[in-house]
Amino acid sequence: MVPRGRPRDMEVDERVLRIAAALILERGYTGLSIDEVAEQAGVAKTTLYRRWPTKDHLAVAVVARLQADDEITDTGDIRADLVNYLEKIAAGLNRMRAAGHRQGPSAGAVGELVAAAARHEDIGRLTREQYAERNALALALIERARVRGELRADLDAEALFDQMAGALYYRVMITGAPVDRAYAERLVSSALEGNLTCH
Amino acid sequence: MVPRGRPRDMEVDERVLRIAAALILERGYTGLSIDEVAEQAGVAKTTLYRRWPTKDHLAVAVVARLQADDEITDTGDIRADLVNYLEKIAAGLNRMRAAGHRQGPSAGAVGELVAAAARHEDIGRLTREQYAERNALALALIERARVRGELRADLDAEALFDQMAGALYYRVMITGAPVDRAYAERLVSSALEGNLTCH
DNA sequence: CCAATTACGAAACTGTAGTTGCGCAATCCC
DNA sequence: GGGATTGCGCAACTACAGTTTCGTAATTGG
Repeated sequence: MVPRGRPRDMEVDERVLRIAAALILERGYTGLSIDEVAEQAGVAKTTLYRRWPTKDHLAVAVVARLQADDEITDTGDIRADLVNYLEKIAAGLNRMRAAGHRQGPSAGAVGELVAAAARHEDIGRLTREQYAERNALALALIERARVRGELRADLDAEALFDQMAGALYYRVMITGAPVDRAYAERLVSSALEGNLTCH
Repeated sequence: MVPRGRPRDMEVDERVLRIAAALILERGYTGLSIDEVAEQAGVAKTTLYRRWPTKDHLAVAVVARLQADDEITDTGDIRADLVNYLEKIAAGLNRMRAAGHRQGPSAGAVGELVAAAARHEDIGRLTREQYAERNALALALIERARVRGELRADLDAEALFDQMAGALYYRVMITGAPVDRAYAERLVSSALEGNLTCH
């Protein structure tokens, strides 16, 4: 399936994303102007809209680059593996949090991403798929720990991971509290050890 | 301190919020037009902007009405109290999720709220304060259960509540999975009972 | 009654997202 | 080479958020 017609200038994609990233980091989502990106990149607006149908799509493409690669490790110590994984997620969140706002603790680009997913069905579907993939990796990690007897046989893996990942997002987007390795350790401890009194 | 000058027409606030709510529920945030709200409400745009400085502020005011009152109960059974509280939060989230989007599972108005908090420092401060209040209530509930011996003496109350509330928001905003009473029960079970194998 | 103060409506204005039409350029298939 | 297809630049256009100006209305305090 060879593409027909004039091929796209791939250098444009790279240049535009770089310029848009600089603008978002400097002025936030609201300060990102399509006209200005086009001008600085030396291309027409139509060229931008051929690649990203809305400003949201462009912003999502930019912000997606800030997210961590989320490589998961399985050392056989579920506690350490979970802390490491959560820390990676937290690092991506902190990078996104820095973008989209100049001052103060805020959701920054994370919030814009969620809003974009809510506004555009295709972005929503895409992000849900990406998170489903990540979820599957984490659930598999938990399942392996369960099988080898490190975790309870009757655990609820989905609830367990939702709790830990959710707490990170909740703090970044809602309460504005910091997320770092120390907090990841607190989360894993609380989730694994439980909170009922010992009998 | 008697207010000077011509008093505001309070009926305008009510009428505008009602009309804006109808538009948001019908067409979503993007489909909400200040011009149209002003026209339908029979007021000038300047009258709207005197009350809500941006479209985001108006939308937040509308959506805030959808949130639950979050009354907390303390029956002495921490498990039941937490499930009830999480269910109330989930109900508010589901109401907000329905708004802001016509079809498909999506964050809806929740995402717009987070984005608005990220874009406007005053909205962000306000929502963080509201959530801090709610957090304080939940932490007090947990603390009372700890003191009466229902929960571990060395628990991390902040992590515990972040986990449960965060999981709800994570599902609504990120994965699009449903949140209901059954899920609230799974969350509380997982968080309270822990996930390590019993020794 | 009068001055200060605040609310309201109307209209024009700016900036930006997104669209459309057109002419030209680059590529593939025959 | 020639036609079909796709990318690109240019310019004009629409729609909407948000602002500004100005004239008028309603209220308080003196």
